[in-house]
Amino acid sequence: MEKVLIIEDDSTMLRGLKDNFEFSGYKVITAKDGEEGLNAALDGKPDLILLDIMLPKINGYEVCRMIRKEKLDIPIIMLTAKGEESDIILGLNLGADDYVTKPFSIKELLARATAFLRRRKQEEKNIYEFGKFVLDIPARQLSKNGKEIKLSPKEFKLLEFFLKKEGRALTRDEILNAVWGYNSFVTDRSVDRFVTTLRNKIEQDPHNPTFIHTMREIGYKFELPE
Amino acid sequence: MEKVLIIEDDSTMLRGLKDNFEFSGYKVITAKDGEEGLNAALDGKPDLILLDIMLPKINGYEVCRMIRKEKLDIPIIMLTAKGEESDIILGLNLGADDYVTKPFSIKELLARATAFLRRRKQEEKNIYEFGKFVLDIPARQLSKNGKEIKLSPKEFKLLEFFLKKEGRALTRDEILNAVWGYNSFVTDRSVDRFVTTLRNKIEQDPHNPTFIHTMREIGYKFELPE
DNA sequence: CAAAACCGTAATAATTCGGTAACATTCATT
DNA sequence: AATGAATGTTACCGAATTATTACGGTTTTG
Repeated sequence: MEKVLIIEDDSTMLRGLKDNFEFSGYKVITAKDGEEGLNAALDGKPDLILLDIMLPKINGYEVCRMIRKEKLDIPIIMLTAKGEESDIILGLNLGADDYVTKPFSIKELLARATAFLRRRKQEEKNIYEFGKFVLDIPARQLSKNGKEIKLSPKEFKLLEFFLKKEGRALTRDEILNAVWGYNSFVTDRSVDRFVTTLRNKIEQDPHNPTFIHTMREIGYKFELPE
Repeated sequence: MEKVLIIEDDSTMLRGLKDNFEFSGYKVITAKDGEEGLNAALDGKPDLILLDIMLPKINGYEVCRMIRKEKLDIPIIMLTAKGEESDIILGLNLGADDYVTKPFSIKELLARATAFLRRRKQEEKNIYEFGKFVLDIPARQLSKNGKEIKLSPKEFKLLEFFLKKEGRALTRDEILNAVWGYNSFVTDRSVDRFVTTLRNKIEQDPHNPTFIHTMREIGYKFELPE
Protein backbone atom coordinates (compact mmCIF):
# COMPACT_ATOMS: atom_id res chain seq x y z
CA MET A 1 0.00 0.00 0.00
CA GLU A 2 1.30 3.44 -0.85
CA LYS A 3 2.23 5.71 1.97
CA VAL A 4 1.43 9.41 1.86
CA LEU A 5 2.94 11.93 4.24
CA ILE A 6 0.84 15.01 4.87
CA ILE A 7 2.58 17.98 6.45
CA GLU A 8 -0.02 20.55 7.43
CA ASP A 9 -0.56 22.62 10.58
CA ASP A 10 -4.27 23.31 10.21
CA SER A 11 -5.97 20.47 12.09
CA THR A 12 -9.22 20.64 10.18
CA MET A 13 -7.52 20.58 6.84
CA LEU A 14 -5.19 17.81 7.96
CA ARG A 15 -8.08 15.72 9.16
CA GLY A 16 -9.94 16.20 5.92
CA LEU A 17 -6.98 15.21 3.79
CA LYS A 18 -6.14 12.24 5.95
CA ASP A 19 -9.70 10.91 5.81
CA ASN A 20 -9.92 11.29 2.08
CA PHE A 21 -6.60 9.69 1.30
CA GLU A 22 -7.23 6.83 3.68
CA PHE A 23 -10.64 6.32 2.15
CA SER A 24 -8.94 6.10 -1.24
CA GLY A 25 -6.76 3.31 0.00
CA TYR A 26 -3.56 5.06 1.01
CA LYS A 27 -1.67 4.69 4.23
CA VAL A 28 -1.33 8.14 5.74
CA ILE A 29 1.21 9.54 8.15
CA THR A 30 1.02 13.14 9.29
CA ALA A 31 3.10 15.94 10.73
CA LYS A 32 2.04 19.32 12.08
CA ASP A 33 5.16 21.39 11.60
CA GLY A 34 8.19 21.51 9.37
CA GLU A 35 10.57 19.88 11.78
CA GLU A 36 8.30 16.96 12.49
CA GLY A 37 7.54 16.71 8.81
CA LEU A 38 11.18 16.54 7.81
CA ASN A 39 11.81 13.75 10.29
CA ALA A 40 8.76 11.87 9.09
CA ALA A 41 9.95 12.22 5.51
CA LEU A 42 13.35 10.79 6.38
CA ASP A 43 12.14 8.03 8.69
CA GLY A 44 8.81 7.07 7.20
CA LYS A 45 9.95 6.70 3.59
CA PRO A 46 6.64 7.86 2.14
CA ASP A 47 5.88 7.48 -1.55
CA LEU A 48 4.38 10.94 -1.81
CA ILE A 49 4.46 14.09 0.26
CA LEU A 50 1.78 16.74 0.51
CA LEU A 51 3.48 19.81 1.87
CA ASP A 52 1.88 22.97 3.16
CA ILE A 53 3.97 26.11 2.72
CA MET A 54 2.97 28.04 5.80
CA LEU A 55 4.26 25.90 8.64
CA PRO A 56 5.55 26.45 12.17
CA LYS A 57 9.30 26.00 12.89
CA ILE A 58 10.49 25.27 9.35
CA ASN A 59 8.47 26.52 6.40
CA GLY A 60 7.50 24.38 3.46
CA TYR A 61 10.09 25.75 1.08
CA GLU A 62 12.84 24.85 3.50
CA VAL A 63 11.44 21.40 4.11
CA CYS A 64 11.34 20.84 0.38
CA ARG A 65 14.88 22.04 -0.08
CA MET A 66 16.16 19.88 2.75
CA ILE A 67 14.42 16.78 1.49
CA ARG A 68 16.02 17.26 -1.92
CA LYS A 69 19.34 17.87 -0.27
CA GLU A 70 19.09 14.41 1.24
CA LYS A 71 18.73 13.12 -2.30
CA LEU A 72 15.35 11.65 -1.52
CA ASP A 73 13.50 11.20 -4.75
CA ILE A 74 9.97 11.43 -3.37
CA PRO A 75 7.35 13.36 -5.33
CA ILE A 76 6.29 16.48 -3.47
CA ILE A 77 3.02 18.30 -4.04
CA MET A 78 2.88 21.71 -2.43
CA LEU A 79 -0.29 23.06 -0.90
CA THR A 80 -0.39 26.81 -1.03
CA ALA A 81 -2.85 29.49 -0.11
CA LYS A 82 -0.93 31.98 -2.15
CA GLY A 83 -1.87 32.06 -5.78
CA GLU A 84 1.15 34.15 -6.55
CA GLU A 85 3.03 32.97 -9.55
CA SER A 86 6.42 33.77 -8.04
CA ASP A 87 5.73 31.55 -5.04
CA ILE A 88 4.74 28.70 -7.24
CA ILE A 89 7.84 29.06 -9.33
CA LEU A 90 9.99 29.28 -6.23
CA GLY A 91 8.49 26.04 -5.01
CA LEU A 92 8.93 24.26 -8.30
CA ASN A 93 12.52 25.39 -8.51
CA LEU A 94 13.25 24.16 -5.02
CA GLY A 95 12.36 20.69 -6.16
CA ALA A 96 8.62 20.40 -5.69
CA ASP A 97 6.97 18.41 -8.42
CA ASP A 98 3.59 20.07 -8.41
CA TYR A 99 1.40 22.36 -6.36
CA VAL A 100 -2.25 22.98 -5.75
CA THR A 101 -3.74 26.26 -4.63
CA LYS A 102 -6.10 26.48 -1.70
CA PRO A 103 -8.98 26.18 -1.84
CA PHE A 104 -8.49 23.11 -3.97
CA SER A 105 -10.84 20.28 -4.73
CA ILE A 106 -9.96 17.07 -3.00
CA LYS A 107 -10.93 15.15 -6.10
CA GLU A 108 -8.38 17.00 -8.17
CA LEU A 109 -5.70 16.55 -5.57
CA LEU A 110 -6.36 12.82 -5.43
CA ALA A 111 -6.18 12.59 -9.21
CA ARG A 112 -2.83 14.34 -9.22
CA ALA A 113 -1.49 12.16 -6.46
CA THR A 114 -2.58 9.09 -8.41
CA ALA A 115 -0.86 10.39 -11.51
CA PHE A 116 2.43 10.74 -9.67
CA LEU A 117 2.23 7.39 -7.97
CA ARG A 118 1.20 5.59 -11.11
CA ARG A 119 4.35 6.55 -12.86
CA ARG A 120 6.43 5.60 -9.87
CA LYS A 121 4.74 2.26 -9.68
CA GLN A 122 5.38 1.55 -13.33
CA GLU A 123 9.03 2.29 -12.75
CA GLU A 124 9.21 -0.20 -9.94
CA LYS A 125 10.01 -3.59 -11.24
CA ASN A 126 9.00 -6.46 -9.11
CA ILE A 127 11.07 -9.16 -10.65
CA TYR A 128 14.71 -8.86 -11.56
CA GLU A 129 16.63 -11.35 -13.60
CA PHE A 130 20.39 -11.56 -13.71
CA GLY A 131 22.41 -14.43 -15.06
CA LYS A 132 20.64 -17.59 -14.06
CA PHE A 133 19.07 -15.88 -11.08
CA VAL A 134 15.63 -14.46 -10.50
CA LEU A 135 14.91 -12.14 -7.63
CA ASP A 136 11.21 -12.01 -6.93
CA ILE A 137 10.49 -9.03 -4.72
CA PRO A 138 6.88 -9.75 -3.74
CA ALA A 139 7.74 -13.36 -2.98
CA ARG A 140 10.94 -12.25 -1.23
CA GLN A 141 12.82 -15.03 -2.83
CA LEU A 142 15.92 -15.58 -4.86
CA SER A 143 16.24 -18.56 -7.14
CA LYS A 144 18.82 -19.98 -9.50
CA ASN A 145 17.50 -22.16 -12.29
CA GLY A 146 14.25 -22.35 -10.38
CA LYS A 147 15.94 -23.60 -7.24
CA GLU A 148 15.59 -21.40 -4.20
CA ILE A 149 18.61 -19.79 -2.62
CA LYS A 150 18.05 -18.65 0.92
CA LEU A 151 18.87 -15.09 1.79
CA SER A 152 18.70 -13.43 5.16
CA PRO A 153 16.59 -10.26 5.36
CA LYS A 154 19.61 -7.98 5.17
CA GLU A 155 21.10 -9.92 2.31
CA PHE A 156 17.83 -9.67 0.47
CA LYS A 157 17.53 -5.95 0.98
CA LEU A 158 21.10 -5.42 -0.11
CA LEU A 159 20.66 -7.42 -3.28
CA GLU A 160 17.40 -5.66 -4.02
CA PHE A 161 19.10 -2.30 -3.69
CA PHE A 162 21.96 -3.38 -5.91
CA LEU A 163 19.54 -4.44 -8.60
CA LYS A 164 17.52 -1.28 -8.35
CA LYS A 165 20.70 0.74 -8.88
CA GLU A 166 22.26 -1.63 -11.37
CA GLY A 167 25.15 -0.16 -13.30
CA ARG A 168 25.83 2.63 -10.87
CA ALA A 169 28.74 2.86 -8.47
CA LEU A 170 27.32 3.08 -4.97
CA THR A 171 29.12 4.53 -1.99
CA ARG A 172 29.03 2.64 1.26
CA ASP A 173 27.06 5.53 2.67
CA GLU A 174 24.40 5.26 0.03
CA ILE A 175 24.17 1.56 0.70
CA LEU A 176 24.00 2.06 4.44
CA ASN A 177 21.26 4.64 4.07
CA ALA A 178 19.22 2.51 1.76
CA VAL A 179 19.62 -0.85 3.43
CA TRP A 180 20.27 -0.07 7.07
CA GLY A 181 18.38 3.24 7.32
CA TYR A 182 19.64 6.75 7.31
CA ASN A 183 20.42 7.09 10.99
CA SER A 184 21.87 3.74 11.87
CA PHE A 185 25.18 3.61 13.65
CA VAL A 186 26.51 0.73 11.71
CA THR A 187 30.06 0.55 10.51
CA ASP A 188 31.03 0.79 6.87
CA ARG A 189 32.69 -2.57 7.27
CA SER A 190 29.35 -4.26 7.73
CA VAL A 191 28.61 -3.46 4.13
CA ASP A 192 31.77 -5.30 3.19
CA ARG A 193 30.80 -8.30 5.22
CA PHE A 194 27.40 -8.58 3.63
CA VAL A 195 28.85 -8.14 0.21
CA THR A 196 31.12 -11.05 0.97
CA THR A 197 28.28 -13.32 1.99
CA LEU A 198 26.22 -12.22 -0.98
CA ARG A 199 29.09 -12.94 -3.30
CA ASN A 200 29.45 -16.38 -1.83
CA LYS A 201 25.82 -17.02 -2.67
CA ILE A 202 25.58 -15.59 -6.16
CA GLU A 203 29.05 -15.51 -7.65
CA GLN A 204 30.57 -18.52 -9.31
CA ASP A 205 34.02 -17.40 -8.21
CA PRO A 206 33.63 -14.91 -5.37
CA HIS A 207 37.15 -13.63 -5.94
CA ASN A 208 36.40 -12.86 -9.56
CA PRO A 209 32.93 -11.46 -9.24
CA THR A 210 30.66 -11.19 -12.25
CA PHE A 211 27.96 -9.12 -10.62
CA ILE A 212 29.16 -7.28 -7.55
CA HIS A 213 32.28 -5.33 -8.38
CA THR A 214 34.28 -3.44 -5.81
CA MET A 215 34.89 0.18 -6.66
CA ARG A 216 37.94 1.14 -4.70
CA GLU A 217 37.54 4.17 -2.41
CA ILE A 218 33.86 4.29 -3.32
CA GLY A 219 32.00 1.14 -2.56
CA TYR A 220 30.45 -1.37 -4.89
CA LYS A 221 28.70 -1.64 -8.22
CA PHE A 222 26.28 -4.26 -9.43
CA GLU A 223 26.63 -4.99 -13.10
CA LEU A 224 24.95 -7.29 -15.52
CA PRO A 225 27.45 -9.04 -17.78
CA GLU A 226 26.84 -8.92 -21.52
CA MET B 1 19.44 20.19 -25.76
CA GLU B 2 16.00 19.14 -24.63
CA LYS B 3 13.35 18.62 -27.22
CA VAL B 4 9.78 19.72 -26.62
CA LEU B 5 6.91 18.63 -28.81
CA ILE B 6 4.01 21.07 -28.97
CA ILE B 7 0.73 19.75 -30.34
CA GLU B 8 -1.65 22.64 -30.89
CA ASP B 9 -3.95 23.59 -33.75
CA ASP B 10 -4.25 27.31 -33.05
CA SER B 11 -1.46 28.91 -35.09
CA THR B 12 -1.14 31.99 -32.94
CA MET B 13 -0.89 30.00 -29.73
CA LEU B 14 1.51 27.55 -31.32
CA ARG B 15 3.74 30.32 -32.54
CA GLY B 16 3.78 31.95 -29.12
CA LEU B 17 4.68 28.76 -27.33
CA LYS B 18 7.33 27.84 -29.85
CA ASP B 19 9.01 31.22 -29.59
CA ASN B 20 9.03 31.17 -25.83
CA PHE B 21 10.37 27.67 -25.46
CA GLU B 22 13.01 28.25 -28.08
CA PHE B 23 14.00 31.45 -26.38
CA SER B 24 14.39 29.47 -23.17
CA GLY B 25 16.81 27.14 -24.87
CA TYR B 26 14.67 24.21 -25.89
CA LYS B 27 14.52 22.58 -29.26
CA VAL B 28 10.92 22.65 -30.41
CA ILE B 29 9.04 20.46 -32.83
CA THR B 30 5.39 21.06 -33.57
CA ALA B 31 2.27 19.37 -34.84
CA LYS B 32 -1.10 20.81 -35.78
CA ASP B 33 -3.41 17.88 -35.29
CA GLY B 34 -3.62 14.70 -33.26
CA GLU B 35 -2.48 12.36 -35.97
CA GLU B 36 0.57 14.39 -36.85
CA GLY B 37 1.25 14.86 -33.14
CA LEU B 38 1.15 11.18 -32.40
CA ASN B 39 3.61 10.46 -35.18
CA ALA B 40 5.90 13.22 -33.98
CA ALA B 41 5.78 11.81 -30.46
CA LEU B 42 6.71 8.35 -31.66
CA ASP B 43 9.35 9.39 -34.17
CA GLY B 44 10.82 12.52 -32.67
CA LYS B 45 11.45 11.14 -29.19
CA PRO B 46 10.80 14.42 -27.42
CA ASP B 47 11.64 14.89 -23.75
CA LEU B 48 8.38 16.65 -23.01
CA ILE B 49 5.04 17.04 -24.72
CA LEU B 50 2.64 19.98 -24.52
CA LEU B 51 -0.70 18.67 -25.64
CA ASP B 52 -3.81 20.65 -26.49
CA ILE B 53 -7.06 18.83 -25.88
CA MET B 54 -9.18 20.22 -28.68
CA LEU B 55 -7.49 18.94 -31.80
CA PRO B 56 -8.53 17.98 -35.33
CA LYS B 57 -8.52 14.30 -36.34
CA ILE B 58 -7.58 12.79 -32.98
CA ASN B 59 -8.29 14.71 -29.80
CA GLY B 60 -5.80 15.25 -27.02
CA TYR B 61 -7.19 12.60 -24.69
CA GLU B 62 -6.81 9.98 -27.37
CA VAL B 63 -3.30 11.10 -28.24
CA CYS B 64 -2.39 10.85 -24.59
CA ARG B 65 -3.88 7.42 -24.22
CA MET B 66 -2.14 6.15 -27.34
CA ILE B 67 1.22 7.49 -26.29
CA ARG B 68 0.90 5.72 -22.98
CA LYS B 69 -0.19 2.58 -24.74
CA GLU B 70 3.13 2.65 -26.56
CA LYS B 71 4.80 2.67 -23.13
CA LEU B 72 6.51 5.93 -23.90
CA ASP B 73 7.49 7.49 -20.63
CA ILE B 74 7.47 11.08 -21.76
CA PRO B 75 6.03 13.71 -19.46
CA ILE B 76 2.86 15.19 -20.90
CA ILE B 77 1.43 18.56 -19.92
CA MET B 78 -2.09 19.15 -21.16
CA LEU B 79 -3.25 22.53 -22.32
CA THR B 80 -6.92 22.95 -21.79
CA ALA B 81 -9.43 25.72 -22.29
CA LYS B 82 -11.94 23.92 -20.16
CA GLY B 83 -11.65 24.62 -16.49
CA GLU B 84 -13.91 21.72 -15.71
CA GLU B 85 -12.57 19.51 -13.03
CA SER B 86 -13.87 16.34 -14.62
CA ASP B 87 -11.93 17.00 -17.80
CA ILE B 88 -8.78 17.57 -15.89
CA ILE B 89 -9.19 14.39 -13.97
CA LEU B 90 -9.95 12.48 -17.12
CA GLY B 91 -6.73 13.77 -18.59
CA LEU B 92 -4.67 12.91 -15.56
CA ASN B 93 -6.13 9.44 -15.39
CA LEU B 94 -5.35 8.85 -19.04
CA GLY B 95 -1.71 9.35 -18.25
CA ALA B 96 -1.06 13.06 -18.46
CA ASP B 97 1.33 14.32 -15.82
CA ASP B 98 0.03 17.81 -15.45
CA TYR B 99 -2.21 20.35 -17.09
CA VAL B 100 -2.52 24.10 -17.38
CA THR B 101 -5.71 25.96 -18.04
CA LYS B 102 -5.97 28.56 -20.77
CA PRO B 103 -5.36 31.37 -20.44
CA PHE B 104 -2.15 30.39 -18.66
CA SER B 105 0.98 32.35 -17.97
CA ILE B 106 3.90 31.32 -20.10
CA LYS B 107 6.19 31.83 -17.14
CA GLU B 108 4.34 29.31 -15.08
CA LEU B 109 4.23 26.82 -17.90
CA LEU B 110 7.96 27.15 -18.39
CA ALA B 111 8.55 26.62 -14.69
CA ARG B 112 6.48 23.48 -14.73
CA ALA B 113 8.25 22.19 -17.79
CA THR B 114 11.58 22.83 -16.12
CA ALA B 115 10.49 20.94 -13.03
CA PHE B 116 9.64 17.90 -15.12
CA LEU B 117 12.84 17.97 -17.05
CA ARG B 118 15.06 18.72 -14.07
CA ARG B 119 15.35 15.15 -12.85
CA ARG B 120 15.97 13.69 -16.22
CA LYS B 121 18.60 16.26 -16.96
CA GLN B 122 20.46 15.68 -13.74
CA GLU B 123 20.64 12.04 -14.53
CA GLU B 124 21.81 12.58 -18.06
CA LYS B 125 24.54 15.19 -17.95
CA ASN B 126 26.89 12.90 -16.13
CA ILE B 127 28.31 11.29 -19.18
CA TYR B 128 31.20 12.74 -21.12
CA GLU B 129 32.19 11.64 -24.58
CA PHE B 130 35.54 12.31 -26.21
CA GLY B 131 36.88 10.56 -29.26
CA LYS B 132 35.89 6.95 -29.01
CA PHE B 133 35.76 7.18 -25.23
CA VAL B 134 32.88 7.52 -22.85
CA LEU B 135 33.36 8.53 -19.26
CA ASP B 136 30.32 7.51 -17.25
CA ILE B 137 30.37 9.30 -13.92
CA PRO B 138 27.57 7.45 -12.10
CA ALA B 139 28.95 4.13 -13.21
CA ARG B 140 32.46 5.38 -12.50
CA GLN B 141 33.74 3.79 -15.62
CA LEU B 142 35.67 4.68 -18.71
CA SER B 143 35.11 2.78 -21.90
CA LYS B 144 36.45 2.86 -25.42
CA ASN B 145 34.14 1.53 -28.09
CA GLY B 146 32.11 -0.03 -25.33
CA LYS B 147 35.07 -1.86 -23.83
CA GLU B 148 35.97 -0.97 -20.28
CA ILE B 149 39.29 0.65 -19.50
CA LYS B 150 40.25 0.39 -15.88
CA LEU B 151 41.19 3.52 -14.04
CA SER B 152 42.45 3.87 -10.50
CA PRO B 153 40.54 6.28 -8.24
CA LYS B 154 43.05 9.08 -8.76
CA GLU B 155 43.19 8.55 -12.48
CA PHE B 156 39.43 8.70 -12.62
CA LYS B 157 39.25 11.88 -10.62
CA LEU B 158 41.92 13.49 -12.74
CA LEU B 159 40.21 12.61 -15.99
CA GLU B 160 36.90 13.79 -14.64
CA PHE B 161 38.45 17.11 -13.72
CA PHE B 162 40.05 17.48 -17.13
CA LEU B 163 36.74 16.89 -18.83
CA LYS B 164 34.91 19.29 -16.58
CA LYS B 165 37.45 21.97 -17.47
CA GLU B 166 37.83 20.94 -21.08
CA GLY B 167 39.53 23.54 -23.26
CA ARG B 168 41.11 25.42 -20.38
CA ALA B 169 44.78 25.43 -19.48
CA LEU B 170 45.12 24.19 -15.92
CA THR B 171 48.01 24.89 -13.61
CA ARG B 172 49.42 22.05 -11.58
CA ASP B 173 48.17 23.86 -8.51
CA GLU B 174 44.62 23.94 -9.76
CA ILE B 175 44.84 20.28 -10.56
CA LEU B 176 46.33 19.45 -7.18
CA ASN B 177 43.62 21.35 -5.37
CA ALA B 178 40.83 19.78 -7.32
CA VAL B 179 42.02 16.22 -7.44
CA TRP B 180 44.18 15.82 -4.35
CA GLY B 181 42.42 18.31 -2.08
CA TYR B 182 43.26 21.62 -0.49
CA ASN B 183 45.89 20.75 2.02
CA SER B 184 47.70 17.81 0.64
CA PHE B 185 51.47 17.87 0.74
CA VAL B 186 51.91 16.27 -2.59
CA THR B 187 54.56 17.22 -5.09
CA ASP B 188 53.77 18.82 -8.42
CA ARG B 189 55.49 15.93 -10.02
CA SER B 190 52.72 13.60 -9.00
CA VAL B 191 50.49 15.40 -11.42
CA ASP B 192 52.97 14.63 -14.17
CA ARG B 193 53.09 11.03 -13.19
CA PHE B 194 49.34 10.65 -13.35
CA VAL B 195 49.13 12.51 -16.62
CA THR B 196 51.57 9.99 -17.98
CA THR B 197 49.56 7.01 -16.90
CA LEU B 198 46.38 8.61 -18.18
CA ARG B 199 47.98 9.30 -21.52
CA ASN B 200 49.08 5.71 -21.75
CA LYS B 201 45.48 4.69 -21.29
CA ILE B 202 43.68 7.12 -23.56
CA GLU B 203 46.15 8.40 -26.13
CA GLN B 204 46.90 6.49 -29.29
CA ASP B 205 50.44 7.84 -29.25
CA PRO B 206 51.22 9.08 -25.75
CA HIS B 207 54.10 11.17 -27.07
CA ASN B 208 51.84 12.97 -29.51
CA PRO B 209 48.79 13.45 -27.37
CA THR B 210 45.43 14.25 -28.89
CA PHE B 211 43.63 15.05 -25.68
CA ILE B 212 45.97 15.96 -22.86
CA HIS B 213 48.35 18.65 -24.03
CA THR B 214 51.22 19.91 -21.94
CA MET B 215 51.34 23.66 -21.50
CA ARG B 216 54.92 24.36 -20.72
CA GLU B 217 55.50 26.38 -17.53
CA ILE B 218 51.77 26.14 -16.78
CA GLY B 219 50.46 22.66 -16.60
CA TYR B 220 48.09 20.80 -18.87
CA LYS B 221 45.07 21.28 -21.03
CA PHE B 222 42.45 18.79 -22.09
CA GLU B 223 41.18 19.40 -25.59
CA LEU B 224 38.66 17.77 -27.83
CA PRO B 225 39.96 17.43 -31.39
CA GLU B 226 37.71 18.56 -34.21
C1' DC C 1 12.39 -23.04 25.71
C1' DA C 2 16.17 -24.75 23.10
C1' DA C 3 18.32 -24.56 18.70
C1' DA C 4 19.27 -22.22 14.81
C1' DA C 5 19.86 -18.22 12.23
C1' DC C 6 21.27 -13.65 12.04
C1' DC C 7 23.90 -9.46 12.66
C1' DG C 8 27.55 -6.22 13.96
C1' DT C 9 32.33 -5.76 15.28
C1' DA C 10 36.94 -6.47 15.66
C1' DA C 11 41.13 -8.81 14.47
C1' DT C 12 43.81 -10.34 10.75
C1' DA C 13 45.06 -11.15 5.99
C1' DA C 14 45.33 -9.81 1.27
C1' DT C 15 45.47 -6.48 -2.16
C1' DT C 16 45.89 -2.28 -4.54
C1' DC C 17 47.38 2.28 -4.92
C1' DG C 18 49.95 6.40 -4.89
C1' DG C 19 53.95 9.39 -3.82
C1' DT C 20 58.67 9.81 -4.36
C1' DA C 21 63.04 9.57 -6.06
C1' DA C 22 66.17 8.83 -9.62
C1' DC C 23 67.07 9.06 -14.18
C1' DA C 24 65.81 10.27 -19.13
C1' DT C 25 64.13 13.35 -22.37
C1' DT C 26 62.49 17.55 -24.35
C1' DC C 27 62.40 22.42 -24.78
C1' DA C 28 63.72 27.37 -24.89
C1' DT C 29 67.19 30.47 -24.86
C1' DT C 30 71.45 32.06 -26.10
C1' DA D 1 74.93 23.23 -30.19
C1' DA D 2 75.22 23.89 -25.15
C1' DT D 3 72.90 24.67 -21.02
C1' DG D 4 69.56 24.59 -17.45
C1' DA D 5 64.88 24.12 -16.50
C1' DA D 6 60.70 21.75 -17.18
C1' DT D 7 58.55 17.54 -18.18
C1' DG D 8 58.35 12.32 -18.99
C1' DT D 9 59.23 7.61 -17.38
C1' DT D 10 59.94 3.87 -14.37
C1' DA D 11 60.35 1.01 -10.23
C1' DC D 12 59.50 0.44 -5.55
C1' DC D 13 57.68 0.29 -0.84
C1' DG D 14 54.73 1.99 2.76
C1' DA D 15 50.06 3.10 3.52
C1' DA D 16 45.35 2.85 2.72
C1' DT D 17 41.57 0.05 1.33
C1' DT D 18 39.15 -4.11 1.04
C1' DA D 19 38.42 -9.26 2.13
C1' DT D 20 37.90 -12.84 5.32
C1' DT D 21 37.09 -15.06 9.46
C1' DA D 22 35.71 -15.79 14.11
C1' DC D 23 32.89 -14.66 17.89
C1' DG D 24 29.42 -12.96 21.07
C1' DG D 25 25.06 -11.18 21.61
C1' DT D 26 20.40 -11.00 19.85
C1' DT D 27 16.40 -12.43 17.43
C1' DT D 28 13.71 -15.87 15.19
C1' DT D 29 11.94 -20.40 14.69
C1' DG D 30 10.33 -24.97 15.68
